[in-house]
Amino acid sequence: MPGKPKRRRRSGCPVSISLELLGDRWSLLIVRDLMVRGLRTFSEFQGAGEGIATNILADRLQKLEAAGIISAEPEPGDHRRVNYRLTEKGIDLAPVLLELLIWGARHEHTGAPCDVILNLAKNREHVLAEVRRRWLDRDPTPLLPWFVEGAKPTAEGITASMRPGKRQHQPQGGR
Amino acid sequence: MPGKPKRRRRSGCPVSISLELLGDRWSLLIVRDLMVRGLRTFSEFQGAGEGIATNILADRLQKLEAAGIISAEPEPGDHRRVNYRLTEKGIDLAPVLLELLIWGARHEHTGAPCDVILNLAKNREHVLAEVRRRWLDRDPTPLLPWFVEGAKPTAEGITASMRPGKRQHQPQGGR
DNA sequence: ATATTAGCTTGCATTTTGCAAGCGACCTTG
DNA sequence: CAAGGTCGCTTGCAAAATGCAAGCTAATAT
Repeated sequence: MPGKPKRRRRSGCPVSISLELLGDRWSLLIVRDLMVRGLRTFSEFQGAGEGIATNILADRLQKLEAAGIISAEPEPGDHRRVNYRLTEKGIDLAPVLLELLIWGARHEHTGAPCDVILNLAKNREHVLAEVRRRWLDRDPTPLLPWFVEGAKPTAEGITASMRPGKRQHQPQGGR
Repeated sequence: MPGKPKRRRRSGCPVSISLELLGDRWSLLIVRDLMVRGLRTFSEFQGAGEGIATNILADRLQKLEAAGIISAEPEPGDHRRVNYRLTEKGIDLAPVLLELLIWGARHEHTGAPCDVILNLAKNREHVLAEVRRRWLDRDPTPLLPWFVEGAKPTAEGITASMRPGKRQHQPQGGR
């Protein structure tokens, strides 16, 4: 049940429409942070990551909410904070992000170790199931390591959570 | 073998790096046109589609080529024409586009009929195999219908090429 | 030779982005 | 309860990207 059309669309092609919502350099990064890094608040997005400007961040959060991809509600105990969360529509972006991740890791120099990516690519279904499970459970433990350039070649977060065990937390921490 | 870094990257995260290359409203549309619509030349991109401006189109083609996602070579018989083609790196974007397509069709009002999308989502592997086969064979027949807003609810292009015909590889193959 | 086509480039107005600073509501501390 | 810090934004302004129309060059068609 999509909202009302804000401006005229370029075409009826679903790819084009998706790109009108998400086709910029920041929106999907915010979704990623919500999805696999357990970030929730404005200042977390701002600080931990690629250094988005606050006005852009505010704008993107607004647009993502307007598009029904995220929801915003004030933290119960502390009314300064706003907790952002993916909607179902938002969590459904997991396959898109996963494929972008795999593609980038395969074809560019990234901070992601090869074995991690191979595991991801081999276990897509399982990874996606884990992402969704964490979303349902509101489990904020980071699923993926931070992939800093020059990270260790060993997998931490992923392989663990991909192994068909039950649930494991990966105290990735640190930024 | 990625090229030399043009500007400093925001982070080592593969998603972020992918978005630096593809995170705009046009790049992936060009890739889509090459991948499933059989378009090859500048004027085809310009005319058939969402109405990209010529300067932007020229710029994107240049950047996509610089990124190794497409290649350009003059048409043998007619030296005015330039034939663009996806590289292997480019065709590897198929899963990204497919997931974007499925997501958009599922969550927005698009011109894509539901049954077509269901088929796509159910037969991801087969669709991807077909995309790759067409790329290998340089088969320019459009794989998908145009998805104009208000299109007929029946599938044309897809279902035909998705029906288990002769050869289906499961393009598991590594690299 | 002339006209047409294809693939750009250029100039310029509009929009989006990035950066730094500021601001008000809310908490915490003394 | 006043001072100060935190949080989530706005605002102002410069820089970059985008969109639009026109033009320009080389290659082909007539």
